[in-house]
Order: sequence, then structure tokens, then C-alpha cells
Amino acid sequence: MVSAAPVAARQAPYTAAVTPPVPAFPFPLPALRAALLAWFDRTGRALPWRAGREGARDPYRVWVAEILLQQTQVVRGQVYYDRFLTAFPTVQALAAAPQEAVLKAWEGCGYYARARNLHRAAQQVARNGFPDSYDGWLALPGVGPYTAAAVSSLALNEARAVNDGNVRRVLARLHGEARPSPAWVQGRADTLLDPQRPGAWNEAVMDLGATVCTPAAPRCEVCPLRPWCAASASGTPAAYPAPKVRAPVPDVPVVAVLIGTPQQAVLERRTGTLLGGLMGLPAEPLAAGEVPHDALRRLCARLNARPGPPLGRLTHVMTHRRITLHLYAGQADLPRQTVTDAALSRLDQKALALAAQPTLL
DNA sequence: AATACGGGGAG
DNA sequence: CTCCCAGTATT
Repeated sequence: MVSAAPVAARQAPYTAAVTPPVPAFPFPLPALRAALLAWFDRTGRALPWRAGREGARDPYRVWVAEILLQQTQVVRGQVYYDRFLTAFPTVQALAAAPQEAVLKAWEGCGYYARARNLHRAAQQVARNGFPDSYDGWLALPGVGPYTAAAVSSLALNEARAVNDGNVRRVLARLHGEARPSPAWVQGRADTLLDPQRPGAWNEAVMDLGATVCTPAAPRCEVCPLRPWCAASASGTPAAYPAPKVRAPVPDVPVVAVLIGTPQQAVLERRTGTLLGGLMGLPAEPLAAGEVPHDALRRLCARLNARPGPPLGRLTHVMTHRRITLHLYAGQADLPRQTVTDAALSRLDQKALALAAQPTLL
């Protein structure tokens, strides 16, 4: 029912400081804004990072929360938020901490580049002070268009519209758009944003998406935007937006070795983008057609260790990998670490738990 | 425009 | 099982 707004030719996606031209806007903007903000003022969630005056929140707390909440549901982010703020109450404390301590606080939360970038950015902020604009925030590592809009609207009262999964779904349904492009969503969000209360508006749209305009079974009966919603009128609101096509998840066999005990073990620091910076049991992916025991010999040769008996097998699903880990014992005269002191991925936590329960399987 | 990047909740 | 989550960096 609604045609996509034309995108300005040279405008970079995501950075839409300028609203793309919108043809005849289909809603009465003041009434729609008033309806959603009234709903938000009545039923908005009381979350720990929402303390402080509207539009003048503590930038450090807002920032940490927004990084933690990237691709992470609020209930889970809240646990890590409390843990992280206790460990690093100020940006100075975060900047002064070693990376291992930061990753330990992030342990199990996933997407560990968030923690590495946040730590690096904190060192810039401790030196230069907090950015005073959307563009300043955007320049920090780990801060993209979403986070820059969130922090600048919530802490600086800057009129910037966030574009996250909630906003995408709410606007796709409101307009009846099945395949909203990022630029389309940003344009609509910019138009809708209440410039008088940008922070509250952003939180209101996200709250609506999280609690009412949910992916599978939206509760249109209680939605303050129902009078204007094309998807609700269609009778099948859950059909908007259409599901994203996802690449199949490959199966990746891996061999790992436990040298020592599940409590005191030889650990390696992972490098690269996958689990980079975390510690873990020495491990190697199997080559094509290789059997686990041959990979174990290769791994042990690298470590100068002697291969031992199998301890078990486990599977671990990540977003884009399904790992089958074959765990063996090994012997070597190498320094061990107390595993509870190290920052480990869930995969390594599972492997150590498996080794501690050798009767299973 | 596609892909890599964790882990878990909800249906 | 599938789909999604207060996204970002890299290609």
C-alpha cells in the first residue's frame, strides 16, 4: 500500500541525518506521537539504565547498556549490565582495567568484539572526554548508527532516530511494508521521531516492539498505534516484515585437549575474530576427511604433548557454526591455569563440564 | 549488499 | 526445529 521513499542518490545508508523526501505522509503526526508517548509514559519499562532526567542521562551508563543490548535481549543484557557496572563503575575504571578483566565480565555474553571495542573506546573517552554529539559518538570503535543515535538522544537530547530490530518491525507493520530496507526504515524513523522528546520517543518505539508489537504474536488489541497500522488492518500483522533469508549453518568438527584437570588446565588465548581474546582449551578444526584422532595427533605435536584417551564429545551451536567438539586428555609439562579465573566461551565451559562428568556418553 | 560475529529466549 | 534479539565491522 505504501511505496518506498526514493533514497537520495549519494546519501550513504544509515547516516541519514537528512530525512529522505517522504510522499504524502499517511498519518496525523501529532496524534500518533501523542498516542505512543502517552502509552510510554504510562507503561514504559523501568530499566536500570533509564535513571536520570529525560534527555540528560549518564552517558557512560547509557553507552554500556546500548553496547550490551546489541543483538541481546533486555532480560539477558540486564544481568550483564549489573555485573559490568559493578566491576567498572566509571569510564576511568574501565579504561584502566586490563582487557582480560573486561572479557571476564563479558564472559558468556557473546559477540566479544563489543567488549574489546568498548574497552578501547573507554581509553579514548578517558583521555578526551565524552563525545558531545552524534558524530562524535559515531567515531568511537563499536559505536554505529544505532548506538550513536541512542546515546545522543538519551544523554544529549539530540534529535536522532534509532533504527534497530524493534523499530524495523514496528515501522514495517505501521506502513505495511514487507521488505523494509535499512534506508527505508531510517527515513521513516527520522520522520516519525518526536523532536521535542527524542530520547523518550526512541525508547517508546523500542518498548512497543519488545512488549506489544512482538515478532510472532503481536498484541494489537492493546497497541496505541493500532488506529494507523496497515499490518493490523490486514489481519495478518505477523507477516510483516517478511522473514530474512538465512544462510545454512555448516557443521564444524573440532578436536580439543584437556591437559591437567577441569579445574587447573592448560589454556590458550584465542586470536582472531572468533572468540578473540578469550582463553580456551587448545583446539584445532579437523581437516576435510580427517578423523578426530589424527587431528589430536596434529594438535599434540604443536603443543609438544602426548595424546591421551577420549573424554567425550559435545555439540555447540553458534549463529553461523554448529561445532562438534571431540575432547581428549593429554599429558605435557606445561603451565596450568585456574579455569575460573579465565574468561571462557560457553563452548569451553561445556567442554570442561564434560570432562568433569566422565561417566556420561 | 553480504557476511562474520555468540548465545539464548520463545513458539 | 525456526526466527529473532536496543548491531557493528569488514569485505
